[in-house]
Amino acid sequence: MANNLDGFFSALADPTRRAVISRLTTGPAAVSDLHAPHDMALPSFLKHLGKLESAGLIRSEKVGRVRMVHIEAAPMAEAEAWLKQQRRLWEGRLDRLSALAEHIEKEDRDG
Amino acid sequence: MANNLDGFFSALADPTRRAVISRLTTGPAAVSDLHAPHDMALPSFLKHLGKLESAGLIRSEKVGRVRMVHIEAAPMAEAEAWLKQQRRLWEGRLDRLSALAEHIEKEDRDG
DNA sequence: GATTTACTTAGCCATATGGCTAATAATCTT
DNA sequence: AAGATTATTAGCCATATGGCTAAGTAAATC
Repeated sequence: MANNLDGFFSALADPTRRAVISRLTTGPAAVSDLHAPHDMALPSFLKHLGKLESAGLIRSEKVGRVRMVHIEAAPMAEAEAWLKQQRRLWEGRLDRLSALAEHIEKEDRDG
Repeated sequence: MANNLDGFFSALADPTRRAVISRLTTGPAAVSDLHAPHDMALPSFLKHLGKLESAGLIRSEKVGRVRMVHIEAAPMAEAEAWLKQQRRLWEGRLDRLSALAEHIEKEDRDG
């Protein structure tokens, strides 16, 4: 179970690429459609798609002269899981600290 | 409500920095302690801390000649929320597709 | 079959990133 | 006060990143 968190996070560390992901949550689209809203030359935009694809966040197939792109869910879930776990650990520590604080408070109160 | 997702995600797009975050979920630590497990010169490591701090993921204060570092939760939650929402949208679409599929299936069955 | 459409490839450029060493500063410790 | 610790700053270097133009390929369309 290699973790591709490097690729996942760096792929999402760009507004153009996050916009593409957002767009793709509403359904697959052709490269030119994805490109349209972005004020950027097509080759530049293709690099972004390339990065998303090599991070495993999207996939694409060529249909005639058009390349259709769709989102891939699993990697998003993996990144989300990492964040969730870190937060859980952090909150767990807070809970223990808070329990400790209560314990100390109780000791102070009861002697 | 500016979103610092760029900074957040690119800060997490590095194993050294993710390791620091993981370590900090167990509690605050001095710079030299955080540095110890990493086979890297201290100035290089400091750049990583700097990036985490400017992304808002950690904070630090100097106590004597030691700098104590602790994690900051809110930004992690923000990044996690973004991922969660994208996944929710994506899954929502799948649900609608699946509902449509059922509808069509029903039509086929019932004429 | 010529033209348009939709990418694709090649290559250039500026800046950012992630590493290093060496020198400096500030604070303990002896 | 001297020395050891713990950063910090300055500056160098190689590679990665994100943008561009120009030229090429492959599939529709006229």
